[in-house]
Amino acid sequence: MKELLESACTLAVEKLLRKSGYRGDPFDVRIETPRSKGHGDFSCNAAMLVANRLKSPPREIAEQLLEVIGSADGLIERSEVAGPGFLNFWLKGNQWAKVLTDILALGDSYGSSNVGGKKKIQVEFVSANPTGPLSLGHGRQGVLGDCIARLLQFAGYQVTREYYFNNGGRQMRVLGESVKARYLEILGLACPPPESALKDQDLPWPESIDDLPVVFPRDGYQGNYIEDIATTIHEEVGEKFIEEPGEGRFRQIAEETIFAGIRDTTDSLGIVFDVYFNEKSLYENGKIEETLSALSALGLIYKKDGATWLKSEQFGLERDRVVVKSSGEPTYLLPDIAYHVDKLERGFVTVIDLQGADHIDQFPYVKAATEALVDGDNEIELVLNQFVTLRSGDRSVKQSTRAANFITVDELVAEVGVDVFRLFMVQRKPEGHLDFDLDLASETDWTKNPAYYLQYTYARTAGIEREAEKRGISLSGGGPVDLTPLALLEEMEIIRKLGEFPEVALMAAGSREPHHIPYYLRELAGIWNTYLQDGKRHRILGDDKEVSRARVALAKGLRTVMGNGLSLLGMNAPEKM
RNA sequence: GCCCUCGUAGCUCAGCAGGAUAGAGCGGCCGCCUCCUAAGCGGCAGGCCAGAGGUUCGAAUCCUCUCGAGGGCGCCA
Repeated sequence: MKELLESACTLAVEKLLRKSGYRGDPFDVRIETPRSKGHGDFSCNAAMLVANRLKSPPREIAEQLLEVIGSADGLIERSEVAGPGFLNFWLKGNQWAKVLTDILALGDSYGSSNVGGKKKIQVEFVSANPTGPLSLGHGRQGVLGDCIARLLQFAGYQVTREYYFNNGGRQMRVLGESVKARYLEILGLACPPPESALKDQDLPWPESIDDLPVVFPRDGYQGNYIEDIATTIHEEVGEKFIEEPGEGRFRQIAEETIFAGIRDTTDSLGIVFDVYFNEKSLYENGKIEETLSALSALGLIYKKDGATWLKSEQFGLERDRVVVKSSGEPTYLLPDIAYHVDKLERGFVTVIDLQGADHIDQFPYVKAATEALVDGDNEIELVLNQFVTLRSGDRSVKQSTRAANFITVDELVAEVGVDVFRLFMVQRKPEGHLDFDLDLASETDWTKNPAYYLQYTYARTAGIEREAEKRGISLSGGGPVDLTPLALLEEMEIIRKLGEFPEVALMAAGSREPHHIPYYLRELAGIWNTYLQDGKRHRILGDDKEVSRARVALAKGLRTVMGNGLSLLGMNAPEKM
């Protein structure tokens, strides 16, 4: 409907321009929904845009435009020129009925589209290495990535959710050694390092205490989960592993345990990955070598100080970077490039990487090198997400994996529930900091909690529909519902809001910004609850059967949109609360 | 020093392909259930949109600079 109006306005503008002999670029005429109700259902800024070109006052042009547009094939009830030259339009009532009819007919798929044309798109996120349980930063990224994936699916893309990990290298060795150290400590064969030395890098690291060696590595993993794993191993094998090297069974068991834990966590969040991509496979199938020689063939590689460098300055980037260390071992950069080449070769039109702010620096290098290697118009995109702080009262605690006090996703989900967790993690724009308000999230007075507010609105409406059934007011059967009784201003406003949903969903998908969805839903719920509350003026289930049926249809429309929105967020939509 | 992100109500944040009186939640104050879910609704208070310039019919939104917060600038990942 908005599209119809837009094309009517565009046509009118073109007509005026032609008359004046203008031959330049077309203007981007835009229809928007005005903030204020007094400004009609839709408004258009065309007259102001063109005024400069036509050298006449905008209001005058606006008048001329309105004459050309007329009723736009019976779409428009009334129109006016307002303010500096806005065109304001009021639509005919039956136009709104059409919107509602659409919603009821489409149900779950209302708001979805096929702009993606079933093209393949990939979202890579979380991608935490199995060195510890997921932190809140990972949790945020998990929810964000999953919501972006849901939005893209809704927009008609064929989406792959992917998790990239690296279970080799130094960090995994340190992990194994950390577990072994704790194991030896349990057996009384080693002494734990002093707290003070763990906290302060400048303090000396003791080799032994009370004749017991300190085995725990200086940069070891300090979390409690390490001791848990060591305890389990001890319970199962007793002293048998004393001679076992840290990077052997210890490393392996730790990795398996931790990875299983990570999968449990993502499962509990309702996130399902299609692909787990192991960095190691790039070594095994020769992709690393291939990538290196391909870069070399393009003259992008040189040797210096015994290392192999990427000429990234050629891409206009800050500096050149090492891809193979003098030890012969690749840096993270090379496999990362190889990985992205592999992604593009798998035929995705767009590859979206979610990355924490601490990885921002590397992305341009990976992108530039990969695009140099792969022809085609497919794209690599970055969605940056900043850190999470957990706030309670006046205390704000920054969450980092290093710190001993860091809270895991599992712990927070246990505290507030999945739905609240998901909403809170997704309701800020990705690139902004996120202050997780623990007090509000775990609010026992649920009236204050925004997650429950949305769900309650859904449940409340479902309840009304149940009551309608009970009273014999049914939408099914009895032919199409006559919607003409919906004539109140509030009702038009609700339908107009419902009509915005497809646009909001599309915009959120296109900008990779899921947070628009909760804001939209909150607004929708707001006007709907206001409507429901004023039961003295308009009850849904009243004496007039025809009016009641129409209003139940409105309720169902509301619940459909609310449900579709919640589903985009991966939240439950309860029928009862 | 250089780069990225962010500065909007007491707090946490929307709004930023420029648009008509700047929004929401939480917190504060005042009201509203013989009525389909009050897990709700209405109202009040609270703002030089960090600051200064510029671009134009029009700027919270675009450009430049300053200040402030966070992150990054390894042959770590």
